Amino acid sequence: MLSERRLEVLRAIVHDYVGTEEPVGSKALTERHSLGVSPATVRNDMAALEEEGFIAQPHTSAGRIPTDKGYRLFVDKLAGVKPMAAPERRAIQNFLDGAVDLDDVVARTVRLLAQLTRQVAVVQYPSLTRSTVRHVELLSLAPARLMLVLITDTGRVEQRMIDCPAPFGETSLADLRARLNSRVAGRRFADVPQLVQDMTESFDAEDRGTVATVLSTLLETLVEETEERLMIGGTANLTRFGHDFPLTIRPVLEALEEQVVLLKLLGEATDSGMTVRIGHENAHEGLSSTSVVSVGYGSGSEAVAKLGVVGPTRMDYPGTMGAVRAVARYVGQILAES
Amino acid sequence: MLSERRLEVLRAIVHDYVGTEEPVGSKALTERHSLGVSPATVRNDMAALEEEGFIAQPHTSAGRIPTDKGYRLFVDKLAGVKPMAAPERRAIQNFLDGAVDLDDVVARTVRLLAQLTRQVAVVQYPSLTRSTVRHVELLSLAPARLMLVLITDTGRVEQRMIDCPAPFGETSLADLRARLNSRVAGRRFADVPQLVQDMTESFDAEDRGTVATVLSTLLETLVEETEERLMIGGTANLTRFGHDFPLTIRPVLEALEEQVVLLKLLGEATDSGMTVRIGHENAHEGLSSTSVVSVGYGSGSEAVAKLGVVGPTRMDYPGTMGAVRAVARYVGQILAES
DNA sequence: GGCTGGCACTCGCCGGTGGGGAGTGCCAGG
DNA sequence: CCTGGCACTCCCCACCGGCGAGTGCCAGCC
Repeated sequence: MLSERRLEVLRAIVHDYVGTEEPVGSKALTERHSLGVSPATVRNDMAALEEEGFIAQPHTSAGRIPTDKGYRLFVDKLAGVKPMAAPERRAIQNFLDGAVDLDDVVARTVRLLAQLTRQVAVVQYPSLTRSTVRHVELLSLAPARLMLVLITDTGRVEQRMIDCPAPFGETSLADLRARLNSRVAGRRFADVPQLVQDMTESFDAEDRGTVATVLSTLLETLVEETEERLMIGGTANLTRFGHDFPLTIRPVLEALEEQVVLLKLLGEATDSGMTVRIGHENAHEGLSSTSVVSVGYGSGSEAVAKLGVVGPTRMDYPGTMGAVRAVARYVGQILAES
Repeated sequence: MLSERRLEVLRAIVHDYVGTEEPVGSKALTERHSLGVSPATVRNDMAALEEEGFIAQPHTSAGRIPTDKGYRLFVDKLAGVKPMAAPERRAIQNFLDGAVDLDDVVARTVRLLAQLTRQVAVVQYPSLTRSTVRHVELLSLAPARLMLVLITDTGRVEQRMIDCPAPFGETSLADLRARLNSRVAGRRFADVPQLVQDMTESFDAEDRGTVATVLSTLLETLVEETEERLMIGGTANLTRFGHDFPLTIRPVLEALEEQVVLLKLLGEATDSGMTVRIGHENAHEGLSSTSVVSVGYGSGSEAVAKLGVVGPTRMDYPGTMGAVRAVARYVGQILAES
């Protein structure tokens, strides 16, 4: 087991390395932190920490840098979440309050997170399956062509074009629209499949084909792949790191462009509470030298989606976690209001 | 005036430099292109081209690279637009045909353009002001709270929350909805302000406040800033260039994050036909070593928005222009269908 | 037993140096 | 006006050696 002081040494190493981006040596450590022991003692502690795999040396006769395992210990045991200062909290609220619709909320959130953390921000749109149906609209564009519009309580709006197998009259349309809404409005999206299951039967034979098409289109919107959307921002912050980063930045940018990868990444995080994935803990190879801090957000107690940041493993964890948590909280509030 | 051969030399320099990313010398030029003259002659031509500002040397005793002015001449006089090959055109169409809604069309277009050109792609959403109103929907969320949903012929859907000054009954709502639609449906967005100008008056006194609020919200959606949206992608392609690029890539990423900058950039381009802005021709400083190739697209003959790519000035202009034009054409078709 | 100062050693970083090569400008001749 | 020849310029790169930060180990001390 690691002694109290050795943990303190690890904390100091993480702190200094995050600040300077340079391997930290025993002498510098004792100068910057009052550990109450000499460099020689710290050297022994460092040797022990290295033995256990918490820190490593880039080369012999260089200082130490934390390993993924070291950061993990730091995050789990040594670091708290640094709460945001009051003026910053006010700034967040003011900025988000100006949003005009959901796209705007998400866009502003991304900008905000990126700016606060100086890292890459990722914000998922509220999941349809975890939202409630506010309204279903059906519009006739042409005799045999409809547009389906879904509106959720979280402000999301989805639209689909529908080609009907047969012309569909205006009265039938109004009828279908009314019946659909009376069944699903105010209900959870996840429940929609059961709620509309037997709807087709109650229509005239000539309209059944169209009704069935509409219903299947409705259900298709819930398919995983199209259901989840997200927005990212702050990629310029990637350039703040590593002088060597042509090699570093590229796979990260590539991973960020793959929405599928990001969705999986966020999906892996626990549903409630904050999740921190460090370096190789991320399944995706391009992200093996980055950490992902994510948390769910929602209008009520339940999370409707997630947001987070992607940054170098060498990041300010307490500060980042504080910012992510604070932003998630305010976004939740904004959504509840709208 | 530049002789025919000197133009040919410039073309060869651009061609080789784009391919190799290295300054090109007289000897290498004569070896790779059959100019029919000796290196010494080419040297004279190069000196003349340099005198006129079309090419430059990074250092004395190095090869030449084209200047912005050189690329300009190349694009205007020496290069055509390279049409896409048939299989590629089919691939474009197939890929775009799978889109399920406007967001999807735009997202797919961005991916496609980025992949085809191996550069950063920018796609603007169809402008509201240049679209036609398909439908206006008003939903009651609470006694004094409405949701306004606008649907355009280009598939764009905008929503706004409205807090009414007074409760608004269901019959009044249906009335307003019907009257609004009969006035604006099928009309151009740009004309909406006049079309609804005097609508308030025809309502009962108690409802006028709410009607006015609804109308002003409707008009606000047409304000420039929120009216235009865009999506970018392919930023990972930036890493393909310049070994020196921590300095190069950063301002570009920063510029790309500023939607305002990009919108202005696209806005400056001519409305019809393809626009190429080379290096310093771009007003924004961060983009002074990039070129922007953009073109309008639309469902009919008129452009409803623009799309394009951002890449290093040292890019394959004919190929890029071909890809941009082809994609714009197909996107227009897709929009016309929906 | 744990902490400390001392010491020899390692190794990356940095600035200086020198040869090689690609490219140039100029000139005289065809 | 084109061409071959020639002297010159500089960038690139590989090599080298000193410096310094940092380490591991050891003997001594509390």
